[in-house]
Amino acid sequence: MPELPEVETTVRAINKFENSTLKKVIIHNRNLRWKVDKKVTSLTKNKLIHKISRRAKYILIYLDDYCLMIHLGMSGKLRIQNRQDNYFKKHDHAEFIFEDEKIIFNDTRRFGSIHLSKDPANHRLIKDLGIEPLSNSFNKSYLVDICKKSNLSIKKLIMDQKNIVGVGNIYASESLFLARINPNRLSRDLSLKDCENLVKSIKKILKYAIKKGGTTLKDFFSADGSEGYFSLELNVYGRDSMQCKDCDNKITKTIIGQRATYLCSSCQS
DNA sequence: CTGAGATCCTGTCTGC
DNA sequence: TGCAGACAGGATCTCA
Repeated sequence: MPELPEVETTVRAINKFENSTLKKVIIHNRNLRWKVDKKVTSLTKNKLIHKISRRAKYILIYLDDYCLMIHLGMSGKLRIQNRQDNYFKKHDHAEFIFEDEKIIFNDTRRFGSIHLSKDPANHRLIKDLGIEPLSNSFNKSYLVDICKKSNLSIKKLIMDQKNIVGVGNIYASESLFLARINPNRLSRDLSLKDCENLVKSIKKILKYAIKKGGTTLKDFFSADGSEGYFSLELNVYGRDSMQCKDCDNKITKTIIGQRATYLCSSCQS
């Protein structure tokens, strides 16, 4: 589920806990992508939350001294629940308890993770990440530059978090469709115009998805914990053998870097 | 250094 | 209906 727009939407949903006191954190299952450090429980008791933000696909919750880092992995999600509502779902691994409410971390596949860091920007999982796609530094000249240096297909390149963060498998296919670029092409073979189009497409699709995420926010975090879903108007992803929305051709599915990749071979060259 | 492939985990869907 | 196998929105690690 979580690519940049979903993480951003999640951050906006829990933003209301800024300036609230985190009473305590309870870890039910420490065996996530990395074993959750026991300090996550001991060092976060009764701490004021100063800020909640996002870096790449990490949710950053700044406390007095430390920062809680949460990655949702493949299947992770946060939901807000009344503190006294003591129902649980399968794969609820952690609870962040506040005065009246609590945030629950649920992750079926346990590819997500929870860390504590004094200096998240220099945390080993964050320090080498690439630039934010919605920032001004992600522009045509930046993309041209990294494209020239790489031997990867353009899809792999934009999904590599060392280059650009936040673009996952869905938005990679979708933005390449919008830019009319075949995902199999080597990044070094892209023209300047291709790069310009791709930058615009990535920004456009991410912004649009965030906007859509916002509209389903209420649903996603409804009090009964029902898991709404982010509605996306996908052009190619998951539309194998269906008709392209722009031409008469059929969408095809291929595998790039072990990941499903969807394209219209007629629109994208 | 780069890039390809295996790997962590659970649930769901497809086909025999 | 049962069961094996493929596959799923991520990203690190190992190895050539």
